[in-house]
Amino acid sequence: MLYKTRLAIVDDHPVVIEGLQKLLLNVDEIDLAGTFTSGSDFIQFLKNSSIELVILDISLPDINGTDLCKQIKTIAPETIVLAFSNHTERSVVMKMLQNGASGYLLKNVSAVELLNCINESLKGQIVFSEAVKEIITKPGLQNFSEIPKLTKREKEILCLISEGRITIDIAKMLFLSKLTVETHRKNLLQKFKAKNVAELIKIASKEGFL
Amino acid sequence: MLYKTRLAIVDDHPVVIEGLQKLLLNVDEIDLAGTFTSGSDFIQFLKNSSIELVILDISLPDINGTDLCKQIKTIAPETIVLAFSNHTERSVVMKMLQNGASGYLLKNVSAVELLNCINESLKGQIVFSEAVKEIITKPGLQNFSEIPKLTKREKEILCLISEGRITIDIAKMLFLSKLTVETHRKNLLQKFKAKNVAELIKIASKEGFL
DNA sequence: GTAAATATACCTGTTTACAGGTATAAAGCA
DNA sequence: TGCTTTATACCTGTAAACAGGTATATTTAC
Repeated sequence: MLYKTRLAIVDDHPVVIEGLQKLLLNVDEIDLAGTFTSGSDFIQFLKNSSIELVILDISLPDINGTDLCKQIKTIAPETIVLAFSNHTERSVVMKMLQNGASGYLLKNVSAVELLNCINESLKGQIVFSEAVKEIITKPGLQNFSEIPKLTKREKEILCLISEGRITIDIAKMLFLSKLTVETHRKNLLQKFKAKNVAELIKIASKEGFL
Repeated sequence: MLYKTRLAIVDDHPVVIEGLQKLLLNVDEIDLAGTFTSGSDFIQFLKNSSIELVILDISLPDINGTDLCKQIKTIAPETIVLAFSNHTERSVVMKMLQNGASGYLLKNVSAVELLNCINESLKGQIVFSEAVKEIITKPGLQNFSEIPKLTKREKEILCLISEGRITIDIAKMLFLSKLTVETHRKNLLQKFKAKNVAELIKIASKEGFL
């Protein structure tokens, strides 16, 4: 008796599910354990069944795919999550990885590439479709917008701010006047075009400064 | 005449450089264009020479490897960066990817695995040494510490805060009292054990909430 | 060697955040 | 069903951030 990999599909487009289903039915080693059009449906299912690999769309009606990925990895850390999406934004790819995905495929992958990625990820590999590799390794292409250039001091202070330190403490730690730190803080807000620290830290974090 | 890949090594431990050098000298297709023990040395070099692949240590005397990686990808987006480090923290791995690295190898990789990774990354693959794959796909193992569980409302407000909105505006947008939003904000600070929004946003971002 | 960028310091007023409470209706779960 | 969590609302005072300036050594870069 052949061992079969239990696989699930989560995608709110029935057409996509149909397509994947047809594709995977031909594969002997795969047991399509279920298809779901909403995140909560799948979570419910996952609580009672074990799934080895799930193909996960990112745009879902009830919950976004990145959050869902995190939930899946919390409930079933061994379940392999492959993102399957149209989103080409670098930030989305990174967030999926952040949340434990084992790979990211754009929906334009070929059948061969898809099957290959499924197999590789089952072996523990981390897989990306061709276009995604470019997106990951060429950060400049996307957000060439403006990555502000910070001085050493600014980076230092940015970092301390992100740790929750208040201005006066930062001043003491760096042997500066409180007012100097305020100036740096002001410059940071300007450089990042942020309205306040909250936005500042978000952008800085996204740009990889923290 | 054989075409050779121009490769550089940046590592502040001379021993590591020696070791890599010896290993790579046996490889015909590789031209070891230079070895560097500090980040600024390499940056200087990179401005005048083209390098196809650089093996990059993360702990350096003058600049940290993640920042250096970002600089490299800015100056020479085509240069492939392979992180080569002892750091097993998930956050470090993610930051290197964030900054455009094509892979992450722990220093305990075997010679075979290393050469294999170099070759694969030259083909455009994104590569990780075995242990790193585990680190990426099992977020829970490391920071199982406490990932706070947020309600839908809290996520909503967290997100708005991260966009730089102030309390009163958030209240208006969600048709809530300013005071209610303040309570949510307070709860967020508590759940994330943050001293203020700056720290809140940093942690939330690291945990993948944003 | 000169110009530009950086780091430093100061001032004033207004707005916002934060700490420390209390309280209640509604939704969700057992 | 009854218990718990979630979302809602309110109060008060203090601390901190932010906006809007000006100004000057000291590096760094060209």
